[in-house]
Amino acid sequence: MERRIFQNFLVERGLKLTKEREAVLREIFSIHGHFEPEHLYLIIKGSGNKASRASVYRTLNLLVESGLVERISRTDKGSVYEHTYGHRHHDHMICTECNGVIEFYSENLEEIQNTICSKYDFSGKNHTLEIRGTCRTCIKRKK
Amino acid sequence: MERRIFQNFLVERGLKLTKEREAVLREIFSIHGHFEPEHLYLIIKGSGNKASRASVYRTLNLLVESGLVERISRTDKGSVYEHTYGHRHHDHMICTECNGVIEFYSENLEEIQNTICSKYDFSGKNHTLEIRGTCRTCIKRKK
DNA sequence: CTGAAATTGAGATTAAGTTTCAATTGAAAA
DNA sequence: TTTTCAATTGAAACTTAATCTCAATTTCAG
Ligand SMILES: [Mn+2]
Ligand SMILES: [Mn+2]
Ligand SMILES: [Zn+2]
Ligand SMILES: [Zn+2]
Repeated sequence: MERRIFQNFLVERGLKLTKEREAVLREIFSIHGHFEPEHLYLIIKGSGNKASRASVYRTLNLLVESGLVERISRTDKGSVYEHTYGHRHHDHMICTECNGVIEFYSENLEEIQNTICSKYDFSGKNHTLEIRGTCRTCIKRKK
Repeated sequence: MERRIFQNFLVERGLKLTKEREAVLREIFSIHGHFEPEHLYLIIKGSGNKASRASVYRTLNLLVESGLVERISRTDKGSVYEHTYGHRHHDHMICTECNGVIEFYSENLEEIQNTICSKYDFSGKNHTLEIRGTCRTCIKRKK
């Protein structure tokens, strides 16, 4: 299904669904969870397929534009992505002790954001909420 | 006041409040709104004071650690900062058409976040909420 | 087929941010 | 004041994620 969507997206822009782009798409949707571009590149290299680092980055940008994938954070060590198609939207809590990530969703939160957008006549397309702090496990460990 | 706070922060870590660090601190708190490191460096260079690019970056990191300043976003073209001391916490809506920024605050939003943190036994220290979309002006212009 | 347009990959390039290190400064102690 | 030593500075080198270049290759509509 994501293949179909990407296909349509590409055709609309006069682009082609090449072997390399397919390989990137397939690997991304076989990964459970978050990933970094370099990691993705190595996985693809390890599998039977192929796609250069340049193609991986280029395809990643296209996938973000198509809405199938999101860049959920940028650190000094690079970006982190996840595929969004097939997943319910969610936000992240990040433990600054262990770098663990907790995903969460709150209908309430989403509604309030809509209210805020209306208030400012702002047409919100998407958002990122990142809560940084200490996770349960790390709190216990430090005690 | 922010000078005093920074001073204390530095002393606690066995660091010194030098002329360069003072210059950076002063300029940051004289800027109304968001700024980028390079811009800050040029302003300082332009004023009577001095501080190398390296010192600007180093001081910026210290200020973030001290809690007086926050890095509110990282784009492919670098980071954006703002001083938080003396300002009420707020979040941002960013127009992807004109790159304009709308600041907003919602008590409701903050409360819900606290609730979510409790639910996961997560000790939240700070957060960043960025809503991307199209602002009022750009919506009109496009019609 | 054919040909125009898109794509690829290896390597060069970019640029924000960090690190290096010799020279300088700050300030506590003598 | 003078001593002393850790902290600081700046210029330039370095790091590295991400983008760009461009000749060679692939795609696909006609
Ligand atoms: Mn996630
Ligand atoms: Mn702001
Ligand atoms: Zn943790
Ligand atoms: Zn706008």
